[in-house]
Amino acid sequence: MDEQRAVCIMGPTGAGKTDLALALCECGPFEIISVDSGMIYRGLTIGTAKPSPSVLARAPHHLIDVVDADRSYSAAAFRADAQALMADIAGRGRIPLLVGGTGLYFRALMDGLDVLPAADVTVRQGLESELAANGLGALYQRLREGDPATARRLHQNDTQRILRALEILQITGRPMSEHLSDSRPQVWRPTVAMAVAPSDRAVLHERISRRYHAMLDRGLINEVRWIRERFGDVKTLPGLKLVGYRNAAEYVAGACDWNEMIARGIAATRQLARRQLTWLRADETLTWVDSSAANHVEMAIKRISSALFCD
RNA sequence: GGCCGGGUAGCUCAGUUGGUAGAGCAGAGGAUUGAAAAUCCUUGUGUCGGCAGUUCGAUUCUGCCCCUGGCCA
Repeated sequence: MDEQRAVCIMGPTGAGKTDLALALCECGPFEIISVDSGMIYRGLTIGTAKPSPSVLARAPHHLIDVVDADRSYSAAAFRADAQALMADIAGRGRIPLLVGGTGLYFRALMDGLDVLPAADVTVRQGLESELAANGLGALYQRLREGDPATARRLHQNDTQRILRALEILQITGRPMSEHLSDSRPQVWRPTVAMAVAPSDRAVLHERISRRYHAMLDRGLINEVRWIRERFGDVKTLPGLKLVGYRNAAEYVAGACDWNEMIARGIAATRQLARRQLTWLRADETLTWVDSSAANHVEMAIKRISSALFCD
């Protein structure tokens, strides 16, 4: 069915996904759905390497600039939004092209999510203050008592997941592990799932470094200042956690000097790219494209169109 | 040119009262269920600047040389 036609292009930051996606849009009725946890946010533009207005005008883009930078988004929200968009796009006789580097979002879409409660600000604040008062050890101990299976699965230092598991326990009164065992996520596969990255890591590192300097030239620091003015203490913002902004915010606050900021910013981006590649390697069904090869765009387009139109 | 420091992992440095060495950062690999660009786990052999001497044994002590920082000329 037409409705099920879709293409995914995944890759680490700096791999060249955007170029490939735009070239593909010249060849067929595609609409791009961004799979990027940073580009979701309004106001985070330079640091997320968001496409320029002229690029956005060349092809339909979705899920860019959909929530304010002081609100939080989620994998579940992405899944729901992306599914609705895919149905809509397919309904208009066009083909969804999912492009991005957020592994969790791709997984949420393809492997599905169990039925779990959404995050709850009040519950989370309670857990946060308990964390500050008693330390993580106490919270982990509580998880061992209330949800031993999940406690065994999680590392005792993994603050974020321990808090989430306790949150689920508190909201529903049942352990996360039980919720997982009594729901079965719905699996979905796109027509083509492609991974794009340079085969040579040094090439990726070089691109990351160039991109970071380009962000500085385009006014990353001013963007951080603007975000601070608009939202106050950036520490509480989801956006502050983003790689390009963290180090820049430290610099703006006077916590490090210019060169340190650059070194840390680039290193943090390389680490991000490495983690993104880990998601991709874990999926054995992906078709890999080496974006350091000169003709990789044509090759990729050929493969995608033959899978899409010649079946 | 003289005096005093330094030269140890990709970087910044610690250390061995003589038995061939270890932290942080970087790098690499992995996990990933409503914050994910987050959160977390694993991972350290390097002519210890070079050459010679003393010694059973030198990265450690001695001498010379090379490089480098500071001060004095």
